Amino acid sequence: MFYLVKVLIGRAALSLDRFFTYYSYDDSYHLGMRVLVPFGASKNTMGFILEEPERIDMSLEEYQELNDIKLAKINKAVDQFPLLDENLINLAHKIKDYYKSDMLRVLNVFFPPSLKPKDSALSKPQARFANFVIVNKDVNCTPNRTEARLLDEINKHKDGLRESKITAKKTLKKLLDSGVLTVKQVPLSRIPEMEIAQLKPFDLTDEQEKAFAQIVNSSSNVFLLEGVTGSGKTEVYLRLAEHYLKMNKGVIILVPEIALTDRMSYLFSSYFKESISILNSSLSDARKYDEYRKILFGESRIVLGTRSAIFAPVKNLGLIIIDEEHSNSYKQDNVPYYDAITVSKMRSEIEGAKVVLGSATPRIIDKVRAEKGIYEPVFLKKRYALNQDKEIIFIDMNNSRNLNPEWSPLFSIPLVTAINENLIKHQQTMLLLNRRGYSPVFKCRDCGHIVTCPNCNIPLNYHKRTDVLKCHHCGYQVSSVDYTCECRSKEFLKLGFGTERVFEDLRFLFPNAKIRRLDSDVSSNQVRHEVLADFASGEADIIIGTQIIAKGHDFPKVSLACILDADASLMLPTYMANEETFDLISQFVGRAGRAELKGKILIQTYVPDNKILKLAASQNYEEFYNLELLERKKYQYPPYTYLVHIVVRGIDLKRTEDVSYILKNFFLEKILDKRINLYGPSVPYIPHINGRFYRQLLLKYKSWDEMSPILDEIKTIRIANRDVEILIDVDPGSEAL
DNA sequence: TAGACCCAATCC
DNA sequence: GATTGGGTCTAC
Repeated sequence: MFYLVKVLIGRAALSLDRFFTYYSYDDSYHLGMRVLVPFGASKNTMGFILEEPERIDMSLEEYQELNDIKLAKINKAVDQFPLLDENLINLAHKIKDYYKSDMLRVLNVFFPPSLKPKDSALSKPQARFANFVIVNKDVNCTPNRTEARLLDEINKHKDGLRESKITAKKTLKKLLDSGVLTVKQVPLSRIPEMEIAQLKPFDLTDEQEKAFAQIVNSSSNVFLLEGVTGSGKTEVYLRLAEHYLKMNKGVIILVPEIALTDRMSYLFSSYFKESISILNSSLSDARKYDEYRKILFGESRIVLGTRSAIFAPVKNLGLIIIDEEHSNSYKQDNVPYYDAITVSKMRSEIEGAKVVLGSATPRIIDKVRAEKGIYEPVFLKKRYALNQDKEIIFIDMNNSRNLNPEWSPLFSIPLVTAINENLIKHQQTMLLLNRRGYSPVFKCRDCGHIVTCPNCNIPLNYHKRTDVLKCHHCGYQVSSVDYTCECRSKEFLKLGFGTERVFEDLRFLFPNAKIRRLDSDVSSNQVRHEVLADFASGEADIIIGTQIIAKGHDFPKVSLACILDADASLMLPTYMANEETFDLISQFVGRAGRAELKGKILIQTYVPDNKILKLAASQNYEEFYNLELLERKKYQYPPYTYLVHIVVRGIDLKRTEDVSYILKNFFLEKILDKRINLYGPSVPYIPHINGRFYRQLLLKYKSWDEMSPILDEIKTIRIANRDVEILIDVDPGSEAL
């Protein structure tokens, strides 16, 4: 008798995307565990058990002879407990099937770094243990004076006293030997103790109460909670979470950005006594591991995090909340290219959890689904927290009367006047410029050469504070101090404007104002937090930032919001450019005039008559939605057709091009009688990143049942062309196109 | 002629 | 992905 154990090998290779079968004489191996197995020439390779081992009632020799195979023995388990249950393994299979990824890369996004199924994960932080001494209540003894003192001391601590803290070693040893005391290994947590805020009761408005009741009583599983800004979606989230926690179920809450986890966790911890696990990429590996462990063992039932928190191993999942569901950050832009909203629906199918997608301006595709009845629509239409009295002014940047040639071209006269007036009134101003760095172009003064990235061949951005030239695509950077042009010149012109430069100009124009800057170059989480806190408290007068400042934050003292270059995202080469622009601008506009102050919005643009900008500025989602749907229909974009973006990437340009044509011919043959259109291959916006050449193809399809099997067949092409990567991005986000 | 280098094949 | 083994190249 023995067990057949199927193992997924922890090495990312196409030919290994299947099970390898090992044997074991004992039944200590189970589904969801990591194991070490001999594989090829290496004798301890990490692998994963994704199916419950099968018991075989014959001898191993008999079995091997019968099936003409030779099996190797499993070495040992890495964990004593399974990391995944059947539900999560089913989820992994669904993701693999839909996003056409290999299993290993799917599992990679499920785990914190220390638990990823690869050998190197073993050297990453694991649990830290310490010995704690506890009193054995059922052992009788008559302690002497020193012994009694020690016992008292230990009894003061609910979970025992740390062995290393005990100085009376002799007494300790005696009591341990007599069995009065025992040593217990306890995992130490690296999660900082959260300040428990005062628990607040919360009252819902009638409308919020109705929305809550609709969701819990409905037989549907997916809801689109469409609530205008200020209608109080968060109160509904809290009430829902409370409801499912009371039913002894777990809750996952997703937010678009790390910066928003703090705010949301503060909110949740002020309503719920129990511990909340935070998951986002800014945490240390050790902290991620501890949080994961806490969730896995059911010690925390509320998980709050960014995109990948959707994979948290929450027990008995009852509710998934996705806040600001229109945010593009829910789509991962590398393998396996998953969309957390799609994944949440898969989890819901498997585990029966309710999914609540919340937004004031839902993604077009989700609004359509709600209208079709695929999601159940829930509305919050009343604003109760906001003063919506706003004045919106478009500034035509073509008009020279608006400009002062002595200032930078991003500062129009009306803008500077408005900021000055606001400073005098001691009210706060926000400025949005979606471009970080000092200047996006660094140009030789003598020969006119523009300094470009050696890997990507796109202009390098100049960053003044650190004095480096940075590639915003591959991360390449060089010091600009000793940079010499090919023509031997050391003189460069800094063209164009990023947030860093605007910050400098602001200091020049408003020398007495307190100005802060926030973008992803503001390195540490700590500093970002400080900048936000500084501004929220009214300490700073002006904040300049990228889209980070547009999302979700509540700054009650802001009365002026300015968009320096509103057209920037309209020009992006993606069918979602309008949607992205609308989201960014309408979100940002919502930042001004949130409390008792009247809001003023300035929008600097070269296309002041642009409809998208107008609708975004007036936060007219309904009209934008209808207008955009017409566009999408006209050009056959989602939701009228669906997209698959295929990226071909290789070191060798010729081979990359060749493979892109192999794919073209493959598709042309396959799609003949199907409702599928092929575009490309084409040269992408940035054709060369980090030393690799890129080509792309786009497929538009009507039926996934027609599309899916064709994509599955690409595996053969991948295997035959291993020197070139073929990346399949199903439902690509705006970043990809 | 040893060792450096590259490529294809294989892994239970 | 890691390792191996065989073939070819190359420097002394």
